[in-house]
Amino acid sequence: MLQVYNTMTRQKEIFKPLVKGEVSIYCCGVTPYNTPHIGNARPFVTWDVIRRYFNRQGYKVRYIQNFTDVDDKIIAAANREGVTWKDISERYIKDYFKVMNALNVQPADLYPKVSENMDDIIAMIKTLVDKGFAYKLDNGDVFYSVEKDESYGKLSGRKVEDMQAGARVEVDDRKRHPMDFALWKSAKPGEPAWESYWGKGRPGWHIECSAMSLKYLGEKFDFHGGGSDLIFPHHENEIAQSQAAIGDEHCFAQYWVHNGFITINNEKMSKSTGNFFTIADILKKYSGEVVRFFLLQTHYRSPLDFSEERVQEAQVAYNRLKNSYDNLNFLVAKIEADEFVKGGKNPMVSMSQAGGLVELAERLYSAFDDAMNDDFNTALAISHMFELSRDVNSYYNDFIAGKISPRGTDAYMIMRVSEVFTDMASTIGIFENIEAEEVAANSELVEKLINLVISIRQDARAAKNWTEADKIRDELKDIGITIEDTPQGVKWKI
RNA sequence: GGCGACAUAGCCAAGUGGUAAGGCCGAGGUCUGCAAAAUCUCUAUCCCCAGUCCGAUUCUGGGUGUCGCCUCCA
Repeated sequence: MLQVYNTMTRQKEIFKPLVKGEVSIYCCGVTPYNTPHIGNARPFVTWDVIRRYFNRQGYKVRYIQNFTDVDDKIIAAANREGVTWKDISERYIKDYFKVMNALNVQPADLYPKVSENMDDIIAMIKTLVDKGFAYKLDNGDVFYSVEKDESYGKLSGRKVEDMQAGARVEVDDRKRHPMDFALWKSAKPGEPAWESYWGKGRPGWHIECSAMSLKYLGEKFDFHGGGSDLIFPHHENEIAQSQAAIGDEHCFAQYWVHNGFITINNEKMSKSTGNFFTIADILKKYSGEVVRFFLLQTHYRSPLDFSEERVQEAQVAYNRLKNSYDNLNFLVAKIEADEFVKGGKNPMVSMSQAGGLVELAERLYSAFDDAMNDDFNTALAISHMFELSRDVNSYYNDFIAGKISPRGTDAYMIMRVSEVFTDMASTIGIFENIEAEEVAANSELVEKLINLVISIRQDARAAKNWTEADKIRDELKDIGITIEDTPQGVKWKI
């Protein structure tokens, strides 16, 4: 049974989908005015894992993620560079996809944009005005009136009065209440503008997510999420607008899921303070899967401090798991090439080792699910992979040493272990891009050349010419090829 | 000022009312020509004080510290 921490109730709740067997998710996407930093990656990697997990549990998932492509910061960037707002948003949307692809984040089912859903946004604002929840100023600005909304503040747990007291906001005295927020902003010269009931202008921040989530997922949907800085005011305002417009306090998202921040030296990473690392820079040194693994080693709601040392650590840990994954694939390849297995014969071999291993794998497999079911605890889930990894490697070592051979029933057990391990890996989304990369790297020519070099080195070793053998190994290492001497022959990897 | 979160080994990080997963680093052993990889062994009275309980790291209250939101922000 899946339990999810719901920001709305501030506790874990048992997840019950609105429609049996289906899950609908709206995750707040980015405002494309800048290249994404590592902090931006966290919600999307988190949701990617959640989607994968639901998919694996047999749910039909509908996942929507917007681009807020009409925004002050985009306009500012466009003016600075002397290009159009569309040039800016398109450039950074492209950046976004490039980076997410490297992080192995599966694409959303739909990426609605503000600029392409203007009619729905305007219609929603009109409903709010008509119902008396919003008011128009003489200049054409339209504001949402928090005083008309008794339940305003229920997500973030604040009261309108409390916020007034210490608000650092520059109060716009044209507003009826300091907490009122813009639904529509009248156009200023040189800004992109759309026709509306209130004259030319553009939407305020917040309304786009309400309009687009309701449009594409319906009046009620299961999940809505994003970074925890969106709880207030963004998501609070979305709830207010949506429920006021529809007139149902139970409509809109049922579960609110927010990820913790990524910090640098324990301070929040933020574009506005210049305190950030871009994902593109990190990817120059580490693969997307390692960065992803780094993120998932901590529970999504905890803060996560970023540093190169931490990622390096994640790299080492990742390699460990990857090594077991490779070992398992190696064993399976051996099994598949073995006639004994195909015929299902040779049950003579002791099944104790493989039997113990498969038993452990099944136990950890269900522990893995338990961890994921407990508010998507990837950190715990991953620890179970390490536990399996240890025994897999021991088994592999024994095989390499010629002590055992996975034949007969054992063969099927090992294949099952491999299946389990692979499934865990794909649930958290690792060891997927790798293969494509390896295939590309290991072209036939490269493979032949390396085998030639290795065979020369083997001759040197046979002649006990260690100096020569070590020199070859060191130089291959410098090129990025690692050599391992095992009783079963030489293994190499790039 | 209002609201909230967190405090677990050298570092990172799960978790539980009955003395605590996993990873990194470190020490020692096995394997190896030497390595590498792997494996084995070793490393924590869970911020402080009080309370509840047979028993608390886990619950309650207080304290201290760190961080976040209240302004654009994933």
